[in-house]
Amino acid sequence: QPKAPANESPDIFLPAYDPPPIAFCVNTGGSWDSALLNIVNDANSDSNKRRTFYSDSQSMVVYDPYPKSKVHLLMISKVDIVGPKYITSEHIPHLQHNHDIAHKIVAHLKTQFPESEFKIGYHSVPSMRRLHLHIISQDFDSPCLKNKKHYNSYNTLFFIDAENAMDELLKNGKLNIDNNKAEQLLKADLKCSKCACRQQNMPKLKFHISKCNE
DNA sequence: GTTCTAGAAC
DNA sequence: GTTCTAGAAC
Repeated sequence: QPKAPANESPDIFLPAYDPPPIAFCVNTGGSWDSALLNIVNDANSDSNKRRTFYSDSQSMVVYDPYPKSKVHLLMISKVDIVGPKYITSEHIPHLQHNHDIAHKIVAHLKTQFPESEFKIGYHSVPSMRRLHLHIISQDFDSPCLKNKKHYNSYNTLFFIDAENAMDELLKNGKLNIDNNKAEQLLKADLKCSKCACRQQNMPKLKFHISKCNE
């Protein structure tokens, strides 16, 4: 009977992707930028249990309450890290754990969504406190995807792929984040993620993507 | 992060 | 006149 290599983590149980109604996802109390903190600090409330996709001692994965694609999960660190700017080399094992779990989740999602491609990564300047990793399909077919900032935050270098984050962290001991550069990236011209053609505005982009994805 | 809406862009 | 963006929110 073959044994798994020692460095390979065991299989984990993952449910079908089945997001709860929006009402379950609305946060109460605190300011909006603390919404993710509220989730990890009250992980066992009924509404938070319902929106949890996966949980372990280091992190929890929840359905994004305003998904920007058909499939969109957030992996929230239980470790007290405000965001990418605050990651240090001390956090490398934690991030490796998260990235490993995220890849397993993507492999699992691909069985339910065989047509979908997925990305795993961080927003370089996130709006909400507490480090969170996006696991998102690449269709951008969602009524919650409304403006240029939404789209560009996943389709420019504002989005830091997990692998790239880890490479930079191993090399430099931190992520180099330029707030001004990040702000400019969000204002960049709209380009289709599939064919790279330019689109004049969001309605036109969304229409184009719906055709380009077929 | 979202909602709302004034006024820019068409 | 209508569509669309972008800034305030106490």
